[in-house]
Amino acid sequence: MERLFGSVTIKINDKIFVKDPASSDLGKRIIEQSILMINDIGFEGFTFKKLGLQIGSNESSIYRYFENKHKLLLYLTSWYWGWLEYQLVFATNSIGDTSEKLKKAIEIVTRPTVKDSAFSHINEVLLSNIVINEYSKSYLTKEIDTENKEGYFVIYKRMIERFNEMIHAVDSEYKYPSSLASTILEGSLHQYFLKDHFPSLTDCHEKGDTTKYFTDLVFHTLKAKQNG
Amino acid sequence: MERLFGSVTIKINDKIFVKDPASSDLGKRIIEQSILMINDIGFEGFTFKKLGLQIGSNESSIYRYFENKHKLLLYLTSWYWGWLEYQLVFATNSIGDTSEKLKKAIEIVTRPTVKDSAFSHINEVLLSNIVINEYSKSYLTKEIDTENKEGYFVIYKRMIERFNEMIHAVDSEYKYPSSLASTILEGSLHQYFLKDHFPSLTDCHEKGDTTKYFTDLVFHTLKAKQNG
DNA sequence: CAAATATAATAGTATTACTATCAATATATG
DNA sequence: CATATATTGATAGTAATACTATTATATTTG
Repeated sequence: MERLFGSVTIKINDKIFVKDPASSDLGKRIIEQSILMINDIGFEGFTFKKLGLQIGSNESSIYRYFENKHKLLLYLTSWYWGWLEYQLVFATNSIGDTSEKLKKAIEIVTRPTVKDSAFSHINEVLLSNIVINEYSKSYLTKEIDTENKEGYFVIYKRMIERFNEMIHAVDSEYKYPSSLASTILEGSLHQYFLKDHFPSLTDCHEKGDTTKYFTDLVFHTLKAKQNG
Repeated sequence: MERLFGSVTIKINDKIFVKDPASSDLGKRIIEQSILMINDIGFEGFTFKKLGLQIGSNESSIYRYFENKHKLLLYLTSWYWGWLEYQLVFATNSIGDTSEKLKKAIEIVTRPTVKDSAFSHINEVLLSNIVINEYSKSYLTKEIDTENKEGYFVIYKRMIERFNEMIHAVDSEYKYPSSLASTILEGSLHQYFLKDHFPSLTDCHEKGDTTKYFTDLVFHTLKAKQNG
C-alpha cells in the first residue's frame, strides 16, 4: 500500500504500557517477537519468561514495558485496529457515493491481511491471526468495565462508530446501525476462525468469500437510496 | 415451559468428564456451584480449590469428575447448547411453513434466557451469562483441532447445522447458509455482551431487540418463496 | 568524566494446577 | 451381618506462573 508520507505511527493509549515499546530497540523486539510467539504457542502458553529467553533479554526488563501479558495483548490488538482504521480512512476518504464508500469499508475490514512494509518490526499477517484467535480474550474479563473507562478499547469503538455512520449515510431509517457494524467487525474475525477450525460452520472458504458474504448481508438489509 | 414427560436429560459427550457429574450428589453440587462461582468471579478467577471450599468438599474430589477447569467449562457450555437445542426442536417441530419455522428458531436462540424448573441444580439464566462471557474461551485454544475431533463441540455444531437446513428450506439459492447460521448464534451472544459492557456498539438494549435485529437481518437477506 | 538511565542477573514469594498417597466413610453384595 | 468395593476427604508435594525486589552492569547524555 502506497502512503502519502513515509512515517505514519499508530497512536496507542499510553495507559496500556509502562514504557512505550516504540521508543527503544528492546521495546520493538518485545513487540516483534511477542507477535511471533503468541502466534506460535498461543496466548495461554505465552509468558514473559519465555519471551525474555527468545529475545535474549530478561523477564524483569519486559515488565518495565508492560505490567503483564494482558496489557501486551491490549497493545498488540489496539495497534492492529489502529492500523486497520488507517487503511479504512485512507481508502474510503475520497469516495463520495455513500453505498460505494460502505462497500469499500466492508472490503477493507473483511479481506485477508497482507504484509505492510511500513512497519518493519510488525508482521501484520501474524498479528491479524492473533486478533482472530485472541482478541475476545482481551475484553471477556472481569476487568472489562474499568478498562473500558480507562480507554483501552477506544480505537476499536471508533472503528465501529465509523461503520455506524457509513451505514446511517446509506440508510438513515435503518434501526440497528451499531449492531450491524459490530456484526461486520466481530463476525468477520469469526468467519476466519471457522474457516480454519470448524469449516462446516462457514461458507467462506475461498479468498474474497468473507467480503462477499458481508457485502451481500449488509446491502440486502439496507435500503440504499439513489445517490444517498 | 411445558414438557411432554418429566425427565428429559441433556446428553453430554462422556469424554468431557472423568466421572459423570449427573450420576452423584457431589457431581451435581459441582455443577450447581461452579455455575454460581464462574458467573460471580469469572472463569479466570475460578479454581477447583475455591470450588471445593464453597461446596465443603475437597479439591482432589473435584478432579475425580473433571480433569481440569477447561473440561468443566466444556461440560457447562455443552449442557447449555443441548438445553437450547431441545427448546429449539420442541418449539419448531410442528411448524410447517419454512419462514415461520426459521422465525421461531431465531426467536428461541436470541431471546433472553428464563429459568427452566426441569433441572433443579442448574440455573439457566446464570449459565447463559457464562456462555455469553466465556464460551469463546472454550474454543479459542491451541487444542481446538484435537478437541473438535474428540467431538467436544458436536451439540453446538448440530445447532448450526439445524439453522443451516432451515435457512436452506426458506431460500435454497442463498449461498451462505452456514455462515449466516454462525452469525446468528455467535452474533446473538455478542450483542448481549455489548449491551452490558459496550452499550454504544449495539442497538439491542430492550428485551426483544436482539430477536428483532436478527429476524430483520435474515429475512431481508433471504428471498422467501410463497409457501416455501 | 560524572550522573543519570536502561538493562541484566539473581533471588524470592504467593498462587495455580495439578499428582500421589492414605485414611475415613458410605454402599453394595454374597 | 460381614466383607469387599467404591467414593470421598485430608494432607503433602511438585513444577510452573506471575509477579516484586534488589543489586550489578552497561550505556547515554550533559
